[in-house]
Amino acid sequence: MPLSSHQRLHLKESLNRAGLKPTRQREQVFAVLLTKRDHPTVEEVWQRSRETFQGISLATVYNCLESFVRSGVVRQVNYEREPTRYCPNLAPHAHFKDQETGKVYDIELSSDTLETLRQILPVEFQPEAIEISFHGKKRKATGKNSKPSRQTNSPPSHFFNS
Amino acid sequence: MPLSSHQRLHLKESLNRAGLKPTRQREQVFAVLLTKRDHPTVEEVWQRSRETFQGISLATVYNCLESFVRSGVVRQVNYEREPTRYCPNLAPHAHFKDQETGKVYDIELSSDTLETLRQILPVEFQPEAIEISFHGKKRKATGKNSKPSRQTNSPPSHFFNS
DNA sequence: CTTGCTATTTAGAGTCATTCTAATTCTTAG
DNA sequence: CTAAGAATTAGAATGACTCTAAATAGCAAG
Repeated sequence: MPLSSHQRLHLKESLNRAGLKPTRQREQVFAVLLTKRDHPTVEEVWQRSRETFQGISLATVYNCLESFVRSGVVRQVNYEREPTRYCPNLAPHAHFKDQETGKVYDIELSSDTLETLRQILPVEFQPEAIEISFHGKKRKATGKNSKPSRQTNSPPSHFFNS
Repeated sequence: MPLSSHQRLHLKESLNRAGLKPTRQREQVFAVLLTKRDHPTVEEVWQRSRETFQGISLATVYNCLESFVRSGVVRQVNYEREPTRYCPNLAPHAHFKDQETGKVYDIELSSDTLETLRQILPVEFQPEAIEISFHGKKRKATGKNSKPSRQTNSPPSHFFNS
């Protein structure tokens, strides 16, 4: 899916703010990220980009993604030492990785939760970023009760041991 | 510093529970982790281990650390794709990385905070582990006011953009 | 204590995500 | 349009692990 003119402008301005130029490759790679927001790895972005940009190189995909991170239009997501994933969702959010499928989901974070977390730091620590990653199992959504009928069982004993 | 007999026993039991055996190498590497709890990398653990265990191999240090993680006596800590660090603090805690020195600090996590975080997940997500990492600047502790005279300035605008 | 069976250790080769290099090709200010 | 700095590219290089296969050590049974 090609970029809308609004998206193209947004990308151009963000890049310019960082002293970078919009190019065909950057627009294509950005379009790939916006089209399917499933936290793709660099290889995956490369495969997808080549479908409509014959001949784009892997090095360029690395470069594009890095320039997006520098421009602030994209976030990196790391799980352990697996290949880095990229995500165009800039709203504060945590990640949940399903250990069965390997899929990564965005979890909304309220500013309240953020503030709670900020409070646990002793005063001498001045945070500039925070990363919150869960991993575990994801059940199929039951469809009906999407209303959070929160269950109250306690966390498994190994909840925090990794 | 060699292991106390209590520590040696604890290690042995944890290893046995995972079907692993205590060895000279494992005791040495474990002692290194307990002696200086500064989240060393594998290379650092190797250097320190060689001071008292002449000839221990890097592969063995990798193996030992992995067996500790499997036994549940040690946690891995990852920042981006930097070398993995190891930490013998098993109490639930977050990490803070000082971007100026590269040092990693443990941040206490109350079970309240943990529960708050657990609550942000929709019901279909069943967490087994969570990781919370801050990074930013650490000021020198002022020494006097260690009582948390919490400052109330708002987070920097880029608080969550990485 | 000795034996025998695994588990562990080891050096070195292999893997793989990422970064670097140097040559070519774009972008764009003027 | 044109030059100067950016960006792209293929391929080499890096570095943190991970594997392999041979030697060694732990330990339960006798």
